Formats: sequence, structure tokens, C-alpha cells
Amino acid sequence: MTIKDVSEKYNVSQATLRYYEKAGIIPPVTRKNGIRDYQEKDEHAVELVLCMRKAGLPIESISRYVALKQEGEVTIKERLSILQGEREALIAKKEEIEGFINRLNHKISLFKEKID
Amino acid sequence: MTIKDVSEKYNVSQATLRYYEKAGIIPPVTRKNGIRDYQEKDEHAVELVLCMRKAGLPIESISRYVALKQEGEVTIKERLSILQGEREALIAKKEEIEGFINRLNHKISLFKEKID
DNA sequence: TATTGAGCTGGAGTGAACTTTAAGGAGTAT
DNA sequence: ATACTCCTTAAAGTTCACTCCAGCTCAATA
Repeated sequence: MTIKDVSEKYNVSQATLRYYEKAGIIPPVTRKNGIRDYQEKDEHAVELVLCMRKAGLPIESISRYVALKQEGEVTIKERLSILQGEREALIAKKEEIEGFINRLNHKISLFKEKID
Repeated sequence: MTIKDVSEKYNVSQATLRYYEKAGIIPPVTRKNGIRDYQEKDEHAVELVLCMRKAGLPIESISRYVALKQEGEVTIKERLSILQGEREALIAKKEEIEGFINRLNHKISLFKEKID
């Protein structure tokens, strides 16, 4: 798969894909004659990173995690605690969003009353 | 209430409070001799904006909404549709976060197996 | 063979949301 | 008086996450 294909499949710019690789949040992509040729594992890495970014994780955290992963089994405990930390943060974030959704629902129903 | 009090109460810098006011995402704060003296309504506006920001709404959207509000009752329908749009966006965001939390839970349990 | 098109790199530029700095004014404690 | 702490502003600086650009290689096509 070329960078163009991946870009279209996941709806992300080619520049961003290169940037992610440079930033080390996806491991170096397989190449043929210097040109990126995304294998299944590369594609999977892209998909995971996009999911993480959409959830709001900063590049820096993802990069630290990917670096540890590259170091192998020795880093499993450290990675586990990172994942647990991220989970906590995400749960808090989710709760904030839920709080605001409720607030919005309340506001919206007040507005609707006014309009009738 | 001085800017310092508000800053400490809501754990946000004084600079940020001034910036929010300048950006128009909180209406002009009541002043005494040119110095901000937050009334209940001002404090409430701050609290709402912080909640919106934590939920990830951009300054620009909040500012458009606050501007409409200043214009009064005429803009109610427009504001309602903004709120509804924001709610949709937040629900989508919440789902993305939930998706990633599930993925994390799965990963975490796999890690724990490995460590045992 | 010339040119078109897709890919490559390093580096500069952008927009959002602060954050810091500089320069000053007012009120109070020593 | 003067030092301290608080407040004010405009403007410059910072960080993050891209985004764009110049200048290059390489392969296919008119």
C-alpha cells in the first residue's frame, strides 16, 4: 500500500503520516527503493495512532509508549502503568464531556420551551 | 471577587481569565475603578466557559455563541441550533473516547496475563 | 527525449490557546 | 519615603500539531 492509499483509506493527509513517522509515533514504515510501502503491521500502527489521537492523547505520550514497545518485553510493566494512567485520564475526560452533554440537554430543553 | 480569587477558585491563571474576556468568550466583567470585580454572573460565565473548554469546544465557537447571546432573544433559534450541533459533536467525541477506553481495557488485561 | 506525476527530505510557516514580559498605577504596611 | 503586593494593558513569545514549500529522485507515458 502506498502512502496515498493509506491517506485515503484513513482520511488523513500524507504529510501527517510522514510527520507521525518522523515523530516516532508509528514505527519506521517498510520501504521499497526508499518509498513507503505500508504492510499490514504498518497500517495497523497507523490505525491505532489515529484512534489515540482522536481520543486526545498528545503525540509526546504516544511517542514515549512506542519507544518503550520498541525496546521489547523488558518494558512491559512500565507500559502497563502508562496504559493505566491513560485510561484514568480518559475516564475523567469522558466524565467531563458527559457533564457538559447533560448541561447542554438541559439548556436545549429550556430553549425549546421558549420557542413554543 | 478579585481576579486572583477567581483564578484560585477555578484553578485557572489570571492571564487566561483576561484572555477569555478579551476574546469575548466571557462578557465584560464588572469593574470597580477599572479593576475587575467578579459578580455572581461573571463567576458563572467563567465556570461555564471552563466547562466548555474542558469538553474541547474551540474558543471561536464559544465566542460566536456568546456574541449571539448578547444580541438577545432574537437569536434564540440560531443559538439552539448551535447547541444541538455541539451536542452532536460531543456525543461523537465521547464515543471515540469510549472506543479507545475499551481498547485500553483489552490491552491492559492482555498485559496482566503476560506479567503473571 | 521531454514532461508529467508521485514520492522523498528538511525546514519554514500556520493557527489555536495560552503564557510571559514590560511598563506602569493604586493602596497599604514599615 | 519606599518597599510590597495587587491590579492594569499591549505585545511578544511558546507549544502543539500539523501543513506547506522548495528542491530532489525515479518511473511511466506522449
